[in-house]
Amino acid sequence: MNYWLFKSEPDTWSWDQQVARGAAGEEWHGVRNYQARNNMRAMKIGDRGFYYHSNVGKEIVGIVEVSAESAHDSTTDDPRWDCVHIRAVKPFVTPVTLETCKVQPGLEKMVLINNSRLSVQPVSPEEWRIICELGGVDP
DNA sequence: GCCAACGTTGGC
DNA sequence: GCCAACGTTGGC
Repeated sequence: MNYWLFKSEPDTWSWDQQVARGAAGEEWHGVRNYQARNNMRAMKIGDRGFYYHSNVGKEIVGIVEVSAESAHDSTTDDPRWDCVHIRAVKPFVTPVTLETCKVQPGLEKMVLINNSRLSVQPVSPEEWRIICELGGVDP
């Protein structure tokens, strides 16, 4: 099992909208960045990820799960781009802000902090544990 | 709204 | 294959 982080601007697609999709999940379309795409290609069904609200909120608000492995992105004809499907698993009791992550020991190497522009990124098991604890949920 | 950081595009 | 120009992301 690997861990990831998915970014979305809540004005475009929010956690609540993701939750509304239920167990069926939602195609994580729109990624046009090779690194982010490659991360999605490395995902397996059942892998977990954090759901981060960029721009508005700037906080991790919940946990999602990969519900379909990477396949062609239906929003483009360009064969280069594909994406996974994800579904909401559970919300954080306490959202974990970017600000908190920046000062939290153990999170110094987080991609979220060091490469703020990558929209789909890996999370280490240790980072996963720390952030779940801060969020008030079981890892 | 600004702008730094970064990725992509395309001319040469 | 280099690199200047341009576009986008996302924190502030």
